[in-house]
Amino acid sequence: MKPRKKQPAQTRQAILDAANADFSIYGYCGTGIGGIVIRAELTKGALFHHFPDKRALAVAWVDERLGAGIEQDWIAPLAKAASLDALRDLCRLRVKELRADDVTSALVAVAAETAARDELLAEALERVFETWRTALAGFFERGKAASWIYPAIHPEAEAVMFVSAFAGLTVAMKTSRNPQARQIFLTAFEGYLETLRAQQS
Amino acid sequence: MKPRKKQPAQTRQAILDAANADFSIYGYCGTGIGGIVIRAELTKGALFHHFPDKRALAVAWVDERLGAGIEQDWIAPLAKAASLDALRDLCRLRVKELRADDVTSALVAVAAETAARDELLAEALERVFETWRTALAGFFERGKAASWIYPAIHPEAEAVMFVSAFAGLTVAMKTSRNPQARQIFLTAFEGYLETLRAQQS
DNA sequence: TAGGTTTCATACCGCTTGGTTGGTATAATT
DNA sequence: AATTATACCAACCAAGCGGTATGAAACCTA
Repeated sequence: MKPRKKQPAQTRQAILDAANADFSIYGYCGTGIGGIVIRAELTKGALFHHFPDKRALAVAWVDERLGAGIEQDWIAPLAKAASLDALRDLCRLRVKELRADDVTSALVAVAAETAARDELLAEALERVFETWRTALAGFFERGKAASWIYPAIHPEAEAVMFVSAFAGLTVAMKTSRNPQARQIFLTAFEGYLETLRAQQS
Repeated sequence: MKPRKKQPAQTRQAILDAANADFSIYGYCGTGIGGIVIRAELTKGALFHHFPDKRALAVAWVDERLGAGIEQDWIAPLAKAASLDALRDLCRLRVKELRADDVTSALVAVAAETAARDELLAEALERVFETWRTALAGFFERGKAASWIYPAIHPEAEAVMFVSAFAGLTVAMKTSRNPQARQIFLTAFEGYLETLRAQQS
């Protein structure tokens, strides 16, 4: 059997690639179908063949790209991390690599923009947030068991707090015109992380 | 001097009222001029007489409404607060009253959406964030001096952390479909606040 | 009360938006 | 080999967008 000129899945991925670039930077409303198909070097016909409408494309993007991004950026590293220092190093890396089109930043930005009015999108975004929180809660749980996390913390609540804080950090850092913002925000966040450390006795 | 039928400032305020409602819920891109003038029961002629373009309207909204809202919701109460319990009560109130069109929520949502590409808007938003942080830093400073805040904290850094955390909280809470989300997020946040408390000796 | 300015409404403009239509080339099926 | 289904393109569409041009009341000044 001769190979196709193009696997249909390839086109779909190309659309999601282009959508990822635009949604991440310009948000849901700020992104146009026209821009996506130009970036993907395709046409609207192709796009609407793979996705019924813009919203469905956005949901697919959240599920497949944002979900995978959080998995790669947070969940996989967390699974390997076995100390508070490892979490701190991960946070440093994530802050260091934080860009306008970063997955974490995109997740927060689109959530802030659409959650209030688009139920489907909100549910998809919530799934991503939830996996992120679950991974963190597991990490904190392990830390409690191994005594490198302050024993009085509640893993689920702390995961909620961590995600909120980091999400807010990405937003607040974006508005800041201060070139040292990155360091300032990171320092503030590391101060919070230290409150999770098990006391040396 | 007989009063006018309408004070010109009244119309301006009516436009800002309508803009506030739409920007808060739908964000910058998601809000149309047409919707604003309908809500304000006015016309585009009136709007473009008072504001040169949509961006200028948004900047005025950030400066005059979001700024005033943060002043009223956070800065004024913080000025009167003289204990960590007072801050905790304020946070409880803010979380309790958190709605889709809340000022804090709107500030975060528009910041997340536009900060990356609109310099003017980002600067206006940053001014609001900065006043919020400054008020918090002052509060922490006072708490250190009066010994009801953990003495080792750095007020400015802690203000950064607090604002980030609360901002992220408003976003993450919006996506959550859990009816208990409000309580869960509040509990998590209160856990953080307790880390700021001066140790009883 | 005349003249000029401010404040708005009406009507319109070009452009972009999300989405559709009809058709075609290719692949899978029979 | 004929037929059907898939994958895609080019052209098009109504609606909505941000913004403008024009004009008319209402107001202030003299």
